[in-house]
Amino acid sequence: MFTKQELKEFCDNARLNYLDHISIDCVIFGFHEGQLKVLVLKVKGEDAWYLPGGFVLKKEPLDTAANRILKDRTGLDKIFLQQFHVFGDPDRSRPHNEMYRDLIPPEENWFSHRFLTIGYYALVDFVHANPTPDSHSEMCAWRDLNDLPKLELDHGLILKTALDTLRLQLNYQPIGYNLMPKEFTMPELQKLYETILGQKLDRRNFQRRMLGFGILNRLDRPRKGGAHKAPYLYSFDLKNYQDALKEGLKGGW
Amino acid sequence: MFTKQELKEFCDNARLNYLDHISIDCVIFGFHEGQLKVLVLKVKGEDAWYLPGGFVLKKEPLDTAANRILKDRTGLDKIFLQQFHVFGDPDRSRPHNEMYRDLIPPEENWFSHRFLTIGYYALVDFVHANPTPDSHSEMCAWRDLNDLPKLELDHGLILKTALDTLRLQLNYQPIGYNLMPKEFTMPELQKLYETILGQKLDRRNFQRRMLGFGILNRLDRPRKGGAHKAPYLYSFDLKNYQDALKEGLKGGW
DNA sequence: TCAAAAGTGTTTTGGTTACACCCATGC
DNA sequence: GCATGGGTGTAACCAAAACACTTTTGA
Repeated sequence: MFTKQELKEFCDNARLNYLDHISIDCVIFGFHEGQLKVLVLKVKGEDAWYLPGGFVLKKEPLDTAANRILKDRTGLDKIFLQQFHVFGDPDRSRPHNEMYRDLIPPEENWFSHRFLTIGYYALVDFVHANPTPDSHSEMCAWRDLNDLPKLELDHGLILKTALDTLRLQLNYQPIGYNLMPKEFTMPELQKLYETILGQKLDRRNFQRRMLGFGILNRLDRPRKGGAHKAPYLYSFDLKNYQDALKEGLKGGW
Repeated sequence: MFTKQELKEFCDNARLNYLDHISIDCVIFGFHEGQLKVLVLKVKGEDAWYLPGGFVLKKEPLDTAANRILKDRTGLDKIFLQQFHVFGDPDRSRPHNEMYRDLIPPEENWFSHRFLTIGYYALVDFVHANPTPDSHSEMCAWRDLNDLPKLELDHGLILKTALDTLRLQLNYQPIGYNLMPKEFTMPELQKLYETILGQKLDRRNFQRRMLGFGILNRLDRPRKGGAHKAPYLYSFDLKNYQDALKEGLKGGW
């Protein structure tokens, strides 16, 4: 993965610029052709897959670091991105801790210690994202949630936790703005919800409920071209959407 | 706060045993006499108040560290304790970073760097907790949520975030087991909910709802001694309570 | 005997679920 | 013209909200 020389340079550079022992890993969700996708990276020359991740600059806020990582991997900016959990099992990074054991002494090796990683998840526009590998990856690609490669370290757990969080989120926050194109039809939006939840929803009730939130604008044009009756196009009412993000959509008690 | 000698020893010891740049802060909630309480510490000889906190041993899981801190400050163990957010603003620990600037050189000073802190919150039994100060505090005490001293650093924000999380939690998880005594009356439990939520609830609807969860056992004895009609005593049905913790109490969609 | 607290049941209502019919389009 | 997908309305149902009366107890 690294030659000795490359590793030395990387470690020296990292020690200088980044917070020790801390990483950020991002679960980046996209939606395309009725499927929920996750962005994953493949290491050069190995059959090893990871979530996009990175480190935190010494004077950088955590959210800024996560945004930087997201932007580096997708070209996208200013989108829904949220911290959801810290993963800190003492053994979680053991494979990495030992990876370069024989190449350079541990006190010079940036990877020789236990790492904590802060999990972020993001919802992004599949079409406008431009998956870009990082320096030690040969590939950055969307993978279907049902067709994921085995992920290294605890990245499988991180992904699962992100998905659970997203499903919970559905109950009290609007989602979709960053996952859907500017204009979309109600059945398309429904498909997104069904995919995230992994279950079918009633067409009519879904529509009523969504419209009830008041976060959608109906455009008075149908989607042309498809077979069958042309569905209306909608867009999000950004102002109300933002309000709903803050206020929550419903709220027990 | 520290003499030079004490500080040196502390730093050497800390560097040896703990993860750098990481702390844990705990928002420990208790409930007593109809008031929600939070455990806070007062620094020796200063009017400076903090949340209970500590560091993570090099090979210690995060949850274990949080439990250890909780046990050190309260004597309590195995209670509800949950990570809820990481606070990582680059300036959040600045006052501490600079505190000993002139006492020992920064490379020896454990506090000279930016710290990330992982926020945990706990719900504990007020009566059985035994507040115990740590080595640089002169006092560890319950303070009423409405009568809090100003907290140092971002501990005010940490507390507020914990409280928001707790209020959200009420909607989909049972709480109370760790906050209430073994036996309690329905009005007492209701008072807990009202206090956390900061609003009055209807007596009858509250009772119906609580009983509907199936997590309470009515003991066929009333609470004696008080004026007026004697209320029934209840206890939690621990098995069902645990199930409800896992399953959730209700759940949109 | 009366005020204050606690137990219980009923009505109302609003939201969710379930379901049926009509409309538009391409083949 | 018919199969398919999309739009809309309504009845049934359930859970939450609102609300009133009775019981117990100490002062």
